[in-house]
Amino acid sequence: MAKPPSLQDVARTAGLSPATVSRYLNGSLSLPPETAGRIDHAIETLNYQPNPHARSLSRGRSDTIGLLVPEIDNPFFARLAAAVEREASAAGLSLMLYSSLNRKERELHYLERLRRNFVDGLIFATNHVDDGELTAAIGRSSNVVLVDEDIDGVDAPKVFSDNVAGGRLAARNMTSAGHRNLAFIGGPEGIMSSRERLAGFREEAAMAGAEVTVALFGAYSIHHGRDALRQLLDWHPDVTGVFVASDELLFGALETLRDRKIPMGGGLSLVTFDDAGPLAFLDPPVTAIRQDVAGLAREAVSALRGRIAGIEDPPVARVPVELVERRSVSPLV
Amino acid sequence: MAKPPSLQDVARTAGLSPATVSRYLNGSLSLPPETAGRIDHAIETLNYQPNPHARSLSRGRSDTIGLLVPEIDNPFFARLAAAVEREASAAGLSLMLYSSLNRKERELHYLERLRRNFVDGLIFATNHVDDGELTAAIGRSSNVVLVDEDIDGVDAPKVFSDNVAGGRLAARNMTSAGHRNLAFIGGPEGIMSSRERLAGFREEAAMAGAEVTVALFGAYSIHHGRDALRQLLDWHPDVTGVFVASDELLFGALETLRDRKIPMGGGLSLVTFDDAGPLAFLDPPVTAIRQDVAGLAREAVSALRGRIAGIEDPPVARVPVELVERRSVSPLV
DNA sequence: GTGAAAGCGCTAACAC
DNA sequence: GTGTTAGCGCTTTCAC
Repeated sequence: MAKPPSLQDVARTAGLSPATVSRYLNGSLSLPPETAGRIDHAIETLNYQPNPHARSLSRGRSDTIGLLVPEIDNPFFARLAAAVEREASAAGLSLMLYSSLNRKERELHYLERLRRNFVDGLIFATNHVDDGELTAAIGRSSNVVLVDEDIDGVDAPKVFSDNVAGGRLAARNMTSAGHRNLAFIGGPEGIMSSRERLAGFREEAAMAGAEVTVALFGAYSIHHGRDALRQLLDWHPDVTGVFVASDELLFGALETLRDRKIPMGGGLSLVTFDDAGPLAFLDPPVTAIRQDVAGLAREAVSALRGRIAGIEDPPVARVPVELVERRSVSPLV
Repeated sequence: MAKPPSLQDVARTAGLSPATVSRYLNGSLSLPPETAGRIDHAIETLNYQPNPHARSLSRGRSDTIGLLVPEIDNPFFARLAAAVEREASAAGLSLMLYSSLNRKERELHYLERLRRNFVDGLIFATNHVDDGELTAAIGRSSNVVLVDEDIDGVDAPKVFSDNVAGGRLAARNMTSAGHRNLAFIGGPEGIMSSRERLAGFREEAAMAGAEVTVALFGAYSIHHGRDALRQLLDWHPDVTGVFVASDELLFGALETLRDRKIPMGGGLSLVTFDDAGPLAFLDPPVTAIRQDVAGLAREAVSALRGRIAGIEDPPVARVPVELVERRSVSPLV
């Protein structure tokens, strides 16, 4: 591997100074066609590519942003990563992918990279409750945007799904099918998404004269989904419709249904949240509140770019969700 | 935001030269405890963090590797990304995530970044047939490792699942349940994974006196899965077991089964490949050949690190696959 | 319109 | 053990 050509080399073979070539390349200069041609030609023949590290060092930024998620192999975050990469790439930014495994030390670690300009900004998704340390660390960094889940007290642009509206849509779908005795299986109690999804669900249910009898909080996990539904069936056998606050929870719930030989839909009506998994292929296909992951990514990248450019964005963007009606809610006769 | 402290600052407040501090930080030096203490203290009080770009520029490498996949929001690649990130992070490497959308220009683009030392190495997954341009580009770069799918003629370390063994496992599972008339629904015909999975399937079937009557190639897509199974049912109604070469294809096939009201298992026995989706939650749960994604990632990162360090690895690593038996294959009586 | 020169923050000879 | 010096390859004043 020969040493790659530098700007110097290009300048030399074009008979110009590095400075001129640099400016030309960065568009901060319009050269006479003849000169420009010489440069282009030199670049071509040398097969020149700028060295991004030198560039970053010199400019103090890297045109690279980071995305920090709890775990990439969770269909929702996988889709988020894909969408963020797409947006970033379209904006000329590269994406560093970090996974925190929901552990605070790792989150703090990655915030440090931001502080050192390793990345120009960080899109931050977490879903555990914070004891304040994270809030403080984020406070110290500018150029962070929170996505998907809030952290109390953080002063940064935030991009969330409209969870309340999602809860409402779920409730409306069930109540209009005649369900009156409803339940909610959610994520951690302290967390925004759980709270808001339940709030919307409850409000809208009440408006239709229905009631949310039980709310079971826990981890956003298959495990909790399974156990919560078991508990629900044991203790509240008269519930006919349940709103499950994530795909993970749904899969757990499905296990319980299968164990008890209760058919989804006919036996118990279900609506889930996320719609990141292959819900259309389940039997019956599962009605879901679909998060607009592309929209979240778009807003998040745009907010981050604004932040990097020093523009003040509106503090919180809410991205609409959508009801995808399939066949897991049966009319109650 | 005040300007962050530099190595210079640390050196100054510790009463040393930058060089000494640098060496100390890089472990290429053991200092008398007193001196070391002064440095540590200075770092502490200044809250110093090294600037990675300066470091990269100076050292000519960035301790960052790239992962290029067709699409991140495909459960298999999402899991691969997660596992690669984990391995990289454990080895002190950061991960840049690129998605090619299976488009050659994008793949070439990212190879350029490698050439320019933006990343020290690249783990490359693609699944389209190459016209030679890619082969050439990869040939020009060292520090590429191919994962998951081969590109003909590329000279680079390669890490693949043991597709042939996977095909065999699928065949054995079906033949021992009594199936004799089998079919294969695969990905693109020209591609290694398709070829090998079919080859193993066919060989092992033959050994049990069964026959693979049909092999339907196409994209690794839901669409192809759906259409292929339709075609299969129309033209070869006597087939009783089909081996579907990816989860995507499976989901397509499930659509067709549902349309035709054919129960999976009882009506038609199915085995799939990948096991990256929530197959355990389908009804019935689907038997699959499971790729060891963590193993693929481990081998790939290790091969890449070896390559970066100038060590010659064995050219091709094969990662074992595993049969996960569920209930989509019924005994044929 | 173009060039010279001084950095960006770090590492790596080479000295002592 | 520690300091001096010279880059790494680019951008960016400041001149002309």
